[in-house]
Amino acid sequence: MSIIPQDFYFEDTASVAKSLLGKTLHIKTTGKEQLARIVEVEAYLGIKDPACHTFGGRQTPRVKSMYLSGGHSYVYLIYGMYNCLNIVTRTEEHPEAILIRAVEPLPLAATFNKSMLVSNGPGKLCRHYGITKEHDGVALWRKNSPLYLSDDGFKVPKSQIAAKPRVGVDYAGEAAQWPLRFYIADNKFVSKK
DNA sequence: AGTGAGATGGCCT
DNA sequence: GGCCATCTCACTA
Repeated sequence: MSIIPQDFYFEDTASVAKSLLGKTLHIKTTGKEQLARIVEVEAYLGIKDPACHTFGGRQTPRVKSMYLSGGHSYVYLIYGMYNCLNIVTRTEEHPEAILIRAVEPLPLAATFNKSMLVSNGPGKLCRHYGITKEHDGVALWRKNSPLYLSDDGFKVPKSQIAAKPRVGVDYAGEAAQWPLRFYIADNKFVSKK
């Protein structure tokens, strides 16, 4: 179980997104530390991506964290009631990020039942783990942060990584078709569609 | 199974 | 004022 260093997040965003699959998220928002494996993500490619909050270089209060260096969190409120957790990538000049769409709670139970589906969606996982704007702009490579990531050696074969269009970005024109949603094929905790 | 609408509020034009 | 990187429940059949 090794913590993921900040420079992991400096590479190109789609590559980092794929590499994040299988990594472990540590959540200490509610006192006790909880673990979850990342199983679904989406890449948002900054200034040139019409689906991204920083499209065209927008610099608004909400997206301030996206202009931090890679490895920080970006948490925002959507639809007035759900928070979404992102991981910022690259540098201050490239405000790009990766949305965490679904995680698998750890340790994995021996038998599966549907009541375990508390984190199969970006809003659901934040609600379940108590992730809010309070956790916006956090350093995800530091063990004393309320959120951080580690690698426990879990491997996801390339052949098991699905790449599909992103969810809920139909307004983005052609970019809505870009295959920037990545997930572990056949994983039970991936969000619907 | 599949569709549709409501909740609910910050953010942006 | 309109739009959301969503989720859930009610309704149809």
